[in-house]
Amino acid sequence: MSEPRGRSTQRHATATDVARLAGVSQSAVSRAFTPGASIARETRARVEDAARALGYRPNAIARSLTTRRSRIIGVAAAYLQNHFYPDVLEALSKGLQARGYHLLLFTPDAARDADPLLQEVLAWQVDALILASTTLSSALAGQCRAAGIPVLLFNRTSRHADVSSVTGENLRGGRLIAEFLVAGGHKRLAFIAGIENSSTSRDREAGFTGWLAEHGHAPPLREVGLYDFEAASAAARRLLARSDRPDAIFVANDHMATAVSEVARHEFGLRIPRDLSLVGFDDTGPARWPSFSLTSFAQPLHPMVDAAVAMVCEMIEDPAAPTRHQVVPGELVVRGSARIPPEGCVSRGDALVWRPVQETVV
Amino acid sequence: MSEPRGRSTQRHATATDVARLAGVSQSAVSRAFTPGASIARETRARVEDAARALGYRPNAIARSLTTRRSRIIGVAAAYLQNHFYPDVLEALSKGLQARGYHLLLFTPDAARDADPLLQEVLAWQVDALILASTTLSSALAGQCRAAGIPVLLFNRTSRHADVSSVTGENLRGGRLIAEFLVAGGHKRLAFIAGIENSSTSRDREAGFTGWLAEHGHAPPLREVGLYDFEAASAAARRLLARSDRPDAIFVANDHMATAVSEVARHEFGLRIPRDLSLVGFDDTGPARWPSFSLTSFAQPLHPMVDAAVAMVCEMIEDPAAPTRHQVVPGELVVRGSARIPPEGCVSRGDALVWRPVQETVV
DNA sequence: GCGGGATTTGCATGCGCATGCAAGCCTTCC
DNA sequence: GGAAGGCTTGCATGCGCATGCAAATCCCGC
Repeated sequence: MSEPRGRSTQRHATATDVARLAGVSQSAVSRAFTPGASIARETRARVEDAARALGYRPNAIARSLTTRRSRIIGVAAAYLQNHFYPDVLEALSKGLQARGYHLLLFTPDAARDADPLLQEVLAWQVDALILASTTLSSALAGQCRAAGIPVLLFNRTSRHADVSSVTGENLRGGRLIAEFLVAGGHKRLAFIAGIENSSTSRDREAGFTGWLAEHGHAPPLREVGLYDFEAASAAARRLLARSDRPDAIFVANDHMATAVSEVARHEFGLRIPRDLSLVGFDDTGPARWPSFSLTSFAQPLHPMVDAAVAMVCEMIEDPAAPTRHQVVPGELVVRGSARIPPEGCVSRGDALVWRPVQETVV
Repeated sequence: MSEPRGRSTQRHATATDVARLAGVSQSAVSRAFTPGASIARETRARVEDAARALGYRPNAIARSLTTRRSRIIGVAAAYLQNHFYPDVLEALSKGLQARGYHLLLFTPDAARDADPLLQEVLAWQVDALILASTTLSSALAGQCRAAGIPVLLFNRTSRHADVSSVTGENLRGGRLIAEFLVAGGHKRLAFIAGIENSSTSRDREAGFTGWLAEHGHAPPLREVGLYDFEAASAAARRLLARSDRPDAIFVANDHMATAVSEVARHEFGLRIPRDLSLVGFDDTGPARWPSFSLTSFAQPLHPMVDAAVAMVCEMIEDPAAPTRHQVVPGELVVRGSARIPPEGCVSRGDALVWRPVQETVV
């Protein structure tokens, strides 16, 4: 190879080495690598040559120490089994990479408390924290605020603390789904919740049951699926084994909805949507495949991620900015997993969506 | 809240602040947070009290600067749509978190060159680099070696450079699948490749076609699916539209195999496995769901990740260690997507696996 | 009661870089 | 020709922590 050096840890070249070779001061080297710094064109070229010759790259750690900005953003993501989150992660990573940030990933155990892990991430002086599928303890929120670290909840909100968030239209989605299922003539509705104390599940449920109550319908049956494939399967079994089996189930996300679909068809021999209507939430991954063809309220990935990236960057610029709760609009994408009401669906682009007559803004 | 401080960037407490409050030197504070350092029990307690009072946490960036170990591991992962990788990512993250490392994630564009991004990650003085779905340019491999940074390829190997790797049994898997399909009486085989220059796809194909050739069978039809859902769908359409439609397809991974399954059943109205047998690779995610019930060569996630974690840690300990190519054994899990040969399958645990009579070790 | 070893502590320094400041240089204009 | 002003440059310093070394303290046995 072209690297005939000694066997192991070759000391990395430092700015001082480059300076020596280029015949300039270390400051000049620093300036050569700092966009906008005051340096003559010719000097910069000389430094760049020397840097290339030595294979020099500025040490991001040392730089962070002096600039006090790490350009690292801590991201917590759990439930990567749910296809929504890998997509989010990839989009977030690309969006932030494009702006010169990198992601320090951590994956809290669903079971265990995330706080100790978060602490480790804070030790890295992250410029911001994005929590994609974890709730934030109010203690930690306080710490972050005290330390001036912006925190953004993605697809979650927190009632404890005053923390910014980006979410889809959970409440409205739940309402629309109720309306849609009732319009489809279903009589025995059921809801499968995600994790009880997650804001997404609560809001979706609140929208769903709220609309039903307001319109004089019986409250739906209810089971808990914990946003987990197996748990959702079990929840489906309980529901479908009942003598008063529901004729429509709203499942709090698509990941669980696929599980329910599998159980309904392959264990109970039901036909969808003839025997059972199914509606999910997220409109992501396998839900779109023909095998599932899931009717689902869409959480538009890229708008949500773009919003998150923009908000995080703003918050880093101005840590004193007020908290914001951005809600990214979505729509109920109608496919084949639920009976389609005789009217009320309109085609938008290549998809069919549920278009309520007139809804009150929530 | 309990943090009545001023509005924004509260300067973080430093070791010196803690030292002052605790009435000791800054070194003592440092030692209190360094496991194994020489410090009296009582002093440590005093420091810890002061630290707690000030909300002090050692600054990981400053620590890294002096220790020259960042305890950060760069991880490149693309193709997160393929369910295998989120699972890998989560397991890797947990495994390394448990050992005190954190992951700096970066997501190279499949299209674009990963090198510039890798450079940025190297600037972070990562202790090691794990490439989960990206190939490494030999230039970069040289740089890493020169810098003494261990590199581990996960589910890839590289012919260019002498870089350690962890993979499944790609070659053997391909051979077993050939044998399995032939034993099932199939006559017109096809292979759908992933990305042409990825070692996984090449090895799987080499095993497949190698076995066929050795046993006097015609070479399979061949299409390319680029490890992409849409591209694999298109490849399937091309294959299935032929007048000499294949009666069995080996698809280079499960992600693509689900696409093929969808196309075959929902666009061509084929019944699986009666009209078409399908075998995938990875044994992950939706492949196991009843809707797909994919026969697939398993790449055991946790053994692979555990091996990767162990290898990375070793390499960090001893950068001069020789490169290793660890191959984690798997097995062909037999489900319903391919015709089952009259004999040769044995049940292992709750699964059925293909048990070749006697194979030569490859 | 005292010396010697073990333990604990503080001092000083450096990790690699960014940056305020002042000195140096060149251009320009009267 | 000289001075003012703009552009570059180097010097010195500090970011927050770890650590070698020497000083200080403690404990123990004789």
